[in-house]
Amino acid sequence: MKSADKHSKIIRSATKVFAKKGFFNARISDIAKEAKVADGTIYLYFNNKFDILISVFEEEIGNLIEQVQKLLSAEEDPRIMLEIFATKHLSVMKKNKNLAEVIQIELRQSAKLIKDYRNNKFSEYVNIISTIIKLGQEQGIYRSSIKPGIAKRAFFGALDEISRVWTVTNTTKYSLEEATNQILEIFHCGILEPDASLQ
Amino acid sequence: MKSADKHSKIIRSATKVFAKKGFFNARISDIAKEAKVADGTIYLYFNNKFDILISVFEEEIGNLIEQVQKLLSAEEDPRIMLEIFATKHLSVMKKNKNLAEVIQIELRQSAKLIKDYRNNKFSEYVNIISTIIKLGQEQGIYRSSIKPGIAKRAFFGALDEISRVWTVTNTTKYSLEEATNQILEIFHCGILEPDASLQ
Amino acid sequence: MKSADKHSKIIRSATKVFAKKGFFNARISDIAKEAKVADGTIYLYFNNKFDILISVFEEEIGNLIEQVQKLLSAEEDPRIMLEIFATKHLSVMKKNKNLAEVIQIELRQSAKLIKDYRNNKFSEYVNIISTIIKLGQEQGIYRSSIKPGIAKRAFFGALDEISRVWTVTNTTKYSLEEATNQILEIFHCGILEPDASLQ
Amino acid sequence: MKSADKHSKIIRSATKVFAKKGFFNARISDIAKEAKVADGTIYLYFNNKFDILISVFEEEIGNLIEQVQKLLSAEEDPRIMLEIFATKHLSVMKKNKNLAEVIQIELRQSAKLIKDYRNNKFSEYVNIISTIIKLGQEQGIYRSSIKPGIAKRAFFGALDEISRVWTVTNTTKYSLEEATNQILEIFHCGILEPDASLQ
DNA sequence: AATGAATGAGCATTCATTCAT
DNA sequence: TATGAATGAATGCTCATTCAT
Repeated sequence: MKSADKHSKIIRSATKVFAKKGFFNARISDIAKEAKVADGTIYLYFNNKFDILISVFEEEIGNLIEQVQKLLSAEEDPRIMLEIFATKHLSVMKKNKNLAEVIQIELRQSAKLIKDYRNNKFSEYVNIISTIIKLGQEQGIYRSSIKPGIAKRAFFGALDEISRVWTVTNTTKYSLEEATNQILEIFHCGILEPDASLQ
Repeated sequence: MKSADKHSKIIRSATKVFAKKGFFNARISDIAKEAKVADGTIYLYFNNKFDILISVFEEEIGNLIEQVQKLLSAEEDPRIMLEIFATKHLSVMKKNKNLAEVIQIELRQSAKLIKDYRNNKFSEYVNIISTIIKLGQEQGIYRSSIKPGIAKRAFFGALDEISRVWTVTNTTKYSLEEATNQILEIFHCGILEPDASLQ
Repeated sequence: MKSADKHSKIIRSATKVFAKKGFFNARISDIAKEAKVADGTIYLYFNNKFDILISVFEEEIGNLIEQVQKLLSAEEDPRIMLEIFATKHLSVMKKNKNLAEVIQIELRQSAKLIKDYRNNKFSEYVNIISTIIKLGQEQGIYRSSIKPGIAKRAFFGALDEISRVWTVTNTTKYSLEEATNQILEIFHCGILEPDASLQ
Repeated sequence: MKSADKHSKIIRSATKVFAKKGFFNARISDIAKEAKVADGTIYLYFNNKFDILISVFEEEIGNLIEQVQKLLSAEEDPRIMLEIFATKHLSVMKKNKNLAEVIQIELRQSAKLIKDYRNNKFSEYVNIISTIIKLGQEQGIYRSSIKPGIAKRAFFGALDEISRVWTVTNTTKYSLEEATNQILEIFHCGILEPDASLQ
């Protein structure tokens, strides 16, 4: 019986190794050693190195989607939902640096690495944002002139770039709350000084 | 001068090849063939494969900075400057897909690829945004509560994610102008409906 | 007995798999699947992969020897005995392509594959030919100038090459009878035109 | 300039190594070491391991054909031509044991090893025999009832089996001349005692 | 006896880099 | 300067064999 245990143990080890070395510099033997199994055992659970990477995406992002959806299900106000999304995303990326690196770096190459791999889980995740924005538009809270398809990318891109710097520099110039608040302030209110009478 | 010619010819060829295949799948012989020189000739101009990648970054982003700075030098209104930056960035990324891919994908890995490589040119480029925001704050146009260091990442991240989708999907669901306008509307005015009396 | 059953079931499966893929490309798991047993079960009956191959030889050629000897036992005329041998050999090789391939191809490598393996059963089989020839010489039917040791190889080599082409090409340009008759005509009468007055 | 020298040096080394270990047990590094080149150098001259084997066949059998054709070109009597063929074949196989083994063993597997490889050179070589037989039939020397297509296989098979035993046993029970004479006697005159009045 | 998950040694092939010309 | 043939270290993956159950 191939155990589900071992499967996810390998996934977790692979996430760690991919994060540390990057997909191309990661060796199957590194992952095997990290997971404390033999090299060959990896191939009882995965077809090849690419398959491991895809599985990492699917499983880790799948978990993330599940968690976020659960948090959002209790909420109705899109402003708070957006806050929840931002807080959850940034906190997970801050806590799980390995996952953060894999998403920020390896996921980006995945299309080039793996022919015909359409990253559906990832799309699903980002689409949570546009769903929230559409909801806000229906409720009259968000401007109807905003295109959810563009805004979702802008919002995700902003979060992604913030968290990317955390993984790269290892320094935390700004706290999690500060970053979340700033992003929400920008997206909700813009950066223009509302009262200022400009020249 | 002959030498400088060949140097930049190799850089251009490398940009093309890295964009098409990614750094790891790019072969020195691919670059050499593209540049119409012998494999060994590459090593008269660069120390190794990593060195070529770094040079691609430095040269291509250096050009970009130069162009953007030139456009901005005639302008004083930070709102228009931000528009110029967004328009220039997106139009270059749309026109020069090779450069776009290299910046979006390979640049991200560079820290992992190359020990001790701090991407100064790239920081310099993104810092143009925070400089504009600070200028706006000094002029009382932008809120003082906005942290330029966070806002620059949010703004760049938004642009980057928009242009990333262009390179990945090869489809242009939204036009350049539309994307630029939406990004500016979001960053300047936010996404909240200002007049709506919310429950 | 259960055990013997499974033993020969594995032998038969191995013959099939070796014929189809060749010894080196045959996988233990292929043989196990064909025999409908677990991989590990194979090792309860055989020491290793080579041992399976040797057993295939011994068992299959053993059967062949038994059958041929039985057919020959009723006969006394060496000319008819040679005909029986040729007919039997070619018909078995034609019917049982798996066995044919294993004998023609894998058996040839066996000496190189398996140190110290002397293929006694095979020698025994080919020696049937020389025994018939000696008998013919004793009876004055065959020339005494013919060396049985050489003639047996010539006769077997001729049959082997004929049947080899059947397995390789899958076409039957010549029928079984035609081939048998020609071989016997050549060996018995030679290819010279007896009456022709040559220049 | 990739030298033709190195190409044939690798061919010769490969012949040696394939003969000694067999195709599957031969390592690329064995061939490289034998040829005194680096492993990678092999791949400047050949596409893969199979390609080396095919090249060995083509080159070595090509040489053989050339030599045999040259010897035969001066001759018109098919009986002598057949003798020349037999003598040449057996003497080459006796002298060049490596080539002999490769032809007798590896060539046999080639169809199974290499998809779509039709061994044209080998066919060409064996067809020399049928050409001689047809010539003899036209001259009225050989029986018209003999099918050259079958006789060529019988003749080649006989020679092949004789020489195979030389390579396997390393003993020379029969001399080259004796073997040649016996084969020719069998094929020309058959093995029947012509004068004997049989019961 | 039977199973099949786990093992880990083993190898073809690639490709960045060198260096004789 | 320029070439490109030669190098050889490095690694994903396979599969015969083992052994706990």
